[in-house]
Amino acid sequence: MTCGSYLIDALHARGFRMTPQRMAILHALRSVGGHLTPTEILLNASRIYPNLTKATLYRTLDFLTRNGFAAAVHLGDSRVAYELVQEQHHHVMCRRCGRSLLVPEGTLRKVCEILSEGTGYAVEADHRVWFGLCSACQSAERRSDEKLAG
Amino acid sequence: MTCGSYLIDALHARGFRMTPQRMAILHALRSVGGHLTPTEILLNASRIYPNLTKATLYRTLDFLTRNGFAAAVHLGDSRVAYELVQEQHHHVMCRRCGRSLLVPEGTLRKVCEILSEGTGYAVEADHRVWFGLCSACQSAERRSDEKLAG
DNA sequence: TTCTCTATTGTAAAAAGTTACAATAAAATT
DNA sequence: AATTTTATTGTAACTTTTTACAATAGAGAA
Repeated sequence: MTCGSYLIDALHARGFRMTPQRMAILHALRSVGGHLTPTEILLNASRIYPNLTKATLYRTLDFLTRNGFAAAVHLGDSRVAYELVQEQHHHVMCRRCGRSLLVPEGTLRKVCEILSEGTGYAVEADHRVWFGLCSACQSAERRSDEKLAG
Repeated sequence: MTCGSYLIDALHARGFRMTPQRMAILHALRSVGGHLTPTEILLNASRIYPNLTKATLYRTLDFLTRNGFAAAVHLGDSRVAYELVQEQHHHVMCRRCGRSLLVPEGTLRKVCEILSEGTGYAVEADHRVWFGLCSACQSAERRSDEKLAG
C-alpha cells in the first residue's frame, strides 16, 4: 500500500489526511495508464479495500479533483471518467460517428497559453475531449443540408 | 407549439421525426437564455407535455446533442446541463474556490481555430467550462506548497 | 385516406450518483 | 501511550440516469 504515499505530505500540508480508502482509489487510478469510470474504479479498488463504499468513492473522486490530484475527463454527453493528473492530452471526437484523434502537443500548448493570457487563470486542461465533426462527417452533413435546400 | 418548428425540415432531411415530446423539450430550452439541467428541463417541458417521461427526456437530450441541435455543458466534476446551440461561450472556473469568468470572445475564437488547424476536425465548442486556479487561489496554493517545502 | 415501415416512446426495473447524520479513526498534542 | 480534535467514513434513504422490450405514432407511399 505505498501507491499513494507520494501524496501524503501534500495532503498534510493542506490539513487533509491519508486513508486506506484513498490509497486504494489512488492505486486503482495508477494501475491504468489512462482514465477510469467511477464504476471501474470501485471494482478495481475493492480488490485492495473490499469494504469501499460508493459514497466514499464519489466523495474521494470529488476531493482528488478539487485538489488537483486527479482530473475529470468528460467522455461524451454525460459520461465522466477520472485519471491522475499527469501529462496533458486532449482528443477531438466526432459527435456524429464517434471517431477520435489525439490533439497534437503543440496545438494543445497554444490553446492553454491563449486561455491563460485571455483570462488570468492558471488553466489546467489535463485531459479533455472536444466535439465536432471529422472530415468524413463534415461531408455527410453537408450532403444532408444540400438535400434540404435543393 | 411552434417553438421547434424551425428544426422540422432539418430533422426530416436526416431521416428523423418531430414529435410533441421533442417540441416541448426544445421549447423549454428556448424559454431560457442559457442552460438547464435535465431535471429543470423535465419540470419546464412537463407544463407543455404533461406525460413526458424521464427516459424520453434523457434520450432526447442525447439525440439533440449528437445531432448538433443542443450541447452539453459540464458545470463541474459531474454535473451536466444542456442548452440550444447558439453562440459559443466558455467560462474559466477556479477548481479551488469556484469563482468563474467569461472567456473573451477573441480568445475563444483563437482556441477553436488552433484546434481545427491542428486536427482537421470542425471543432464545435459551444459552451464549455475550463478549470484551473484563479489568481487568488494561485497564491493560496503556492503558500501551502511553501509550507510543505520549508 | 389507408397502408407500411420504423423512428420514437412508455413501462418498469436496474444501475449510478448524492446526501444527512451518526460513528470512526487519522494525526497532532500532551 | 493516552487524549483530543475534526477530517473522513459507513449507513441507508433518496434522486438521477440508463436500458430492454413491447407499444405507439410520424411520415412517405399507395
